[in-house]
Amino acid sequence: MIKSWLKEKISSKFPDIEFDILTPPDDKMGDYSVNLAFILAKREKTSPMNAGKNLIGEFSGDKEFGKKFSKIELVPSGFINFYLSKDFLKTSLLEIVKEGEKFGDSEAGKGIKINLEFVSANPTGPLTVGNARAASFGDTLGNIFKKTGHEVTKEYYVNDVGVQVKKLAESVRLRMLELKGERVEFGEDLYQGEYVKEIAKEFLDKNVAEKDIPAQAIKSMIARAQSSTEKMGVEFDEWFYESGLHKSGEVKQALAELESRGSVIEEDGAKWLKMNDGQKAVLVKSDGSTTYLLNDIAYTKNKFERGFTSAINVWGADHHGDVVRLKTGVAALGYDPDRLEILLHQLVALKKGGELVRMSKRKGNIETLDDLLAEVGKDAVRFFFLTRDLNTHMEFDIDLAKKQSKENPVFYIQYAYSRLNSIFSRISNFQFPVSNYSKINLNLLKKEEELRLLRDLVRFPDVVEDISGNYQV
RNA sequence: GCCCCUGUAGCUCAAUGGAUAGAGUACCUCACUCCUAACGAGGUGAUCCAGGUCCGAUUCCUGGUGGGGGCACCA
Repeated sequence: MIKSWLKEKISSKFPDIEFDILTPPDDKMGDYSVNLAFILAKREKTSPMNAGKNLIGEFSGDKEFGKKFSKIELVPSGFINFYLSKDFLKTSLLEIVKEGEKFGDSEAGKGIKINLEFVSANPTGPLTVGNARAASFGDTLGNIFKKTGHEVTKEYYVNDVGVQVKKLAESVRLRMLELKGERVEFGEDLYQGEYVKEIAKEFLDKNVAEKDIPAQAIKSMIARAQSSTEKMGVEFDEWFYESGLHKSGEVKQALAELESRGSVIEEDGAKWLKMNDGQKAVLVKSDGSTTYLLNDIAYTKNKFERGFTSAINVWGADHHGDVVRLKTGVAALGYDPDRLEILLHQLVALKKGGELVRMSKRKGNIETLDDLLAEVGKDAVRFFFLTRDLNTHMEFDIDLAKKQSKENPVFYIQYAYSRLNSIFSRISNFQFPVSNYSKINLNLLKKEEELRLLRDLVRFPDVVEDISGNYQV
């Protein structure tokens, strides 16, 4: 939080100037850096070094700066670097230990209510490796928001309405008949996976009546999704059912509102949303059924009506075409479309035995989240996804993730952790946390490595706060 | 044809418009046999191409080119 403190402090001295607080590329260049001199130089038509000279005088004389920094320096070509003092670093350690897990908490997001929706896979098949990426990202971003004082709800949207649900029910029904020994035509457009047979068997054992199959099948799929995400250490605050939006009339209401605002045109017996570029997108098909788009517009409206200041959706890149349509619909209802943020993650390719594995739902060789977890474990799964930007078209190398060697960064980290614990276990009378802080001799901390660790620790709250704004988990 | 993402070291990835483009791994050299050698020190090695904006471009803009994905009465 030193970063935001520094920003505020300098802003109060130069209220009308835009500048950045940067992290220098090297420890030798200090802990924080400001590019103020570059901006002033332009305004005053002088060189950055000249502009910087006056700033140094101003900063060095400041008592509050003196408490934290041992050195404030102007370097070519015009950066001003701030060096945290060793005393400050050492005493910070006491604070950090006292705060424990609360260290890094802030109120940066106070009063901001966020609906964070992720995974939201169709309940017609098992969660996939791609869903695992969304799960890792969404869960961690949610944790970050909690630390920064945002009020966040992690939500999973269940598409329990539509043709795909009917297909699932039909698939289960046919497999049940098959298990009873009947000959059935199992169409290619039905769900081929083994899980359908498992559910069919379960339903036969429980004597599920034919009319209950659709609802029970959804229930069963959701239970599977819940179990998979839990195995990954991900817990959702809310499982939101699309059917609720239909029952409450919210979908119809959203449509009526769009119509009254003049955003809907009727053509060929269907209703379309007017797009800004002159295009149109279907809201209600000519058979009277509503599209995914209209349902999603109603769903987003519902989120805002629940009091969320913003809605963040994590989607797979294959849905990128829907982004503009949904935003257009939300804007047509009178909401600021920027309150809806859609983060796209690129798709995941699996690498096994040095070769890319092509996944196909129909062939039934989808790599499921459960398989992945069973093979490599949740720590490795989460680590691999989080260490890559959402925009990378990543390859998940299963063999590498399982490898117990230093080539595998996850294993490396776990090994280091294990070594540390083994060192602690050799210390006699080792107590942690320490009960009496006054007995701690901070002067023992003087090695370069120790100070570097302290710097990283002190920066941690800054990192957390930055992520809550840029989502770079 | 149009839209989104992307091209950085042999490989997998970093770099909020900032400083000498960083890590890990692989590879090379050296050292090391009492806290786990799954170790230590050092080194080789990269921004797809061509323009442009800027004090400053891996980052922004334009054009090209390679790769992934999507294109609407489909979810």
